[in-house]
Order: sequence, then C-alpha cells, then structure tokens
Amino acid sequence: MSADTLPVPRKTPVQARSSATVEAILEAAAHILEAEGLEGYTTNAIAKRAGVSIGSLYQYFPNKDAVTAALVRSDSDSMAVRMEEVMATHAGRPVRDCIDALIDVAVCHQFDRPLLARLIDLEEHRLGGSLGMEDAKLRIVGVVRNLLANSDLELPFDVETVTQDIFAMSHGITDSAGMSGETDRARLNARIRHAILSYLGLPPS
Amino acid sequence: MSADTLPVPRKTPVQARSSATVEAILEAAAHILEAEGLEGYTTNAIAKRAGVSIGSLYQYFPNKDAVTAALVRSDSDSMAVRMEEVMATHAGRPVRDCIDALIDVAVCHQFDRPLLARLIDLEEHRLGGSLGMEDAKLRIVGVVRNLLANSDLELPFDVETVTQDIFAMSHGITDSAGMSGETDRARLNARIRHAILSYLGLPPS
DNA sequence: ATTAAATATGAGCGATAGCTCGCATTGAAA
DNA sequence: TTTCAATGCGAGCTATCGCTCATATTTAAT
Repeated sequence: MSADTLPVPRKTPVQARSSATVEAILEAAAHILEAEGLEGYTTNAIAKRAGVSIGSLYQYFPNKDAVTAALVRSDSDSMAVRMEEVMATHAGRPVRDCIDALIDVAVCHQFDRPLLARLIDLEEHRLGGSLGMEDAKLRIVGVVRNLLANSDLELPFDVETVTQDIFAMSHGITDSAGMSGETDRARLNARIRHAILSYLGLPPS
Repeated sequence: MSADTLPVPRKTPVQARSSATVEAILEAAAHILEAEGLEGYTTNAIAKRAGVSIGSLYQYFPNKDAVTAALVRSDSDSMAVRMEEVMATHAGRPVRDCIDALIDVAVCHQFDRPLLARLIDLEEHRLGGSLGMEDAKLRIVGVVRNLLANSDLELPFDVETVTQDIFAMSHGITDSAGMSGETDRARLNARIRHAILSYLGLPPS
C-alpha cells in the first residue's frame, strides 16, 4: 500500500540504538548533500559519515530515494512546526508583524544552508507526489493562507496564488543571495520583506 | 590556458557535417535533461538521441561537463540576444513598456521548459565560475541595470541588488508556477509583472 | 584517381554506484 | 543463564557510467 520511496522504514526501529541509527543517517545525508552536492551523495558515503554500515542503512530504508524522502519530510516538518509556533506566539498582532516573523523563519531555514535547501527542493520535485510529505507542505501553506484570509488586505490575485508567489519570491531571492555569497542576513531579510510587502500592497513601515 | 570544462571543442569543426553533429549533441542534451532529468542525463543517452556515436561526442567535447557547459552557454547567449533585441526595439519608450517586454522574454524562455531551465541553472552553479559564460550573464544583467539606471526611479536598494532580486523573483515565480502545472502564460506574466512593478515602486498601470 | 586529413564508429575498459546476504553482536524477556 | 529477536556488519555482486582507442568511412584538395 505504500510506495518504495515512502520514508517508511523497511523495519521500524523498536530499540533505542536503532532510532539513533536512523537519526544519524538522516543527519549524515543532509551534511553530505550540503557539503558535496549530488555528486558525493551516495549511500556508502552517507553510511560512512553516519558511522554506520551500509547494511544497517538498508535495514531501515528500502533504497536511496527513501533516505532522501525521509530527509525532505523531516525538513518540511520542522519548517511547519516553527511556522505554527510563530503564528501562535504572534496571535492577534498586526499582519505586518506576523509576516516579518514568518520571513525570519523562512530565511533562517534557507540562508544558513542554501545548497542543502536548493538540493532538497530539487529532489523533492524529482520524487514528485510519491512522498508522504503533503502534510507538512499543506500546513505551511495553510499558515500563510490563514494569515492572509483573516486580514483585510486587498490581494492582487486569489489567496492560493498569492501564497504560492510569496513563497516563490522568497525562495528565489534567498537562493540567489545565498549562491552569490551574501553574508548579511539582516539585509537579505530586508530585501525579501520589501518584495513581499510591496506585492501585498502594504505600505513599507 | 582553458579549463577542461570550457565549452571549447576538443576539435573545432571545419566541415559542415561535424557542425551538425555538435548541434545535434547539444539539442539532444537539452531534450534528455528536460525529459529524463539528471538521472537519464548520460553521455551515451545523449549520443544515442543525437543519432551519433559516443566516439563522435568525445571528439568534440573533452568530457561530459563540457557538453553541459556548452548547453548552458548556448542557453544564456540566446537569452542575452533576445533581451538586447527587445531593448533596441523599445528604445525611448516608457520604462514600464520595456519591463513588460523583458518579462515576456524571460517568461517565454522559462515557461515552456521549466524543468530544463531549472536543471540548467543547477548545473550552471555546480560548474561554478569555470565556465566561459560570464559574457552572456553580464550582458543580460547589464540590460536591466542600464534600464534602471537611465530611469528616474527611486530604487529601494542599489542597482545591483535590485537587478539581482528582480531576476530571482521572476525565476522563483516561474519555477513554482511551471512545477505546479500552470498553463496560463498570460496569467503568469501578470503575476511576475505585479511582483516586479511593486518591488520597483511603480504604480500598476 | 590518389591521398591525407577530417569525421564517424562502437566494443569494451576501469571505476563506482546501489544494493544483497550471510554472519556477528547486542539486548531483553523468560 | 539461556535464548531468540533485533540490530549491526562489510565484502562483494551486478549494473551502469564516463570515456578510450583501434579502425572504418567520408570529404576535399591535387
């Protein structure tokens, strides 16, 4: 009932050490993807970096794509969690404040590891809809949609489109900046903020 | 004096048929990258699709990266040419008109082949500065920078940053739209137009 | 027609990737 | 302590990829 690429372990860990193994594998996968790119992203390298044998890796993941899928899922989940936290913290405050906070989360998430974010995104698309990570994505989009819908903004397009574009712009600018070696995060924040607030027709504070 | 990854053919074609071979190889490379992704992007596959033997491929390209580099270069060049043409055509007209025309070029270039554009971009970064395509990129950026500098707009940041962000936003939105199956190009155009004009502080027409 | 350079060919080599499988070790229940 | 499932191990199999090279064919100049 579940596709091979689903991040469902071949064996579900029941003891503590095996959970640690799975954690180590995902951590290693992220590190290698970031440090070596797709070129060095091999299952053997992942296992080595994780301090685990390849055999162990394949006891919990049916194939390489499953590792990647689990990585993507983990990444999306943490993003969703942080965004929901932020929205809970900022409940009742002005829209602009909420947007600022969300931008912080997004920038924080991508800026420190631009290559990782970029490659995760690529792999995410390559694996297509065969992932079980629609959850997280829907939660993330839902946060923004809620924020926009509950505001009295006059959106230039429908809520779905605006949400999508906001993420796309933010993504594009962050990628571009990260790739060209930008080191000033506050400045990057300002640029994204300007892009989004302008798009929404909000007067710059 | 030239790196291995330079799109400089190992042998420069002197007869007509060899030029055709090189053309066919680049065409095939683009097609495979688009249709199969990085997974199916192998030199053997490229040669097969081009109706050419691998031996022939390696007579004109020292290695696989050189093929990719040539592809990237060709892509950037055509983009630069079209943008310069557009600017020549629209000389003296209002800034907004020029921007509209440039957006058309960019969208046209990416929208029909989003996956190809995306992967070309990725490979471009992977190959880093070892490419001889700074030419084209500088020309493209130069067009926009000129347009902005010669206008009386009050830019939110310096010209370089604004130029970079405009491309990044356009890129991001197009990617996002293309990946989520958007088919309405006019609509995509409107979205990008809105994003850019807002960013520049130009009142929507 | 002759000849030499240009071009084309594709079997196959070396390297490496994903992945398997038989066996060793560890942990917890009895 | 015994026992067996859970977990860990890593040499090595198979497939494929980038690429070479000895050879064949085509073109253009004489």
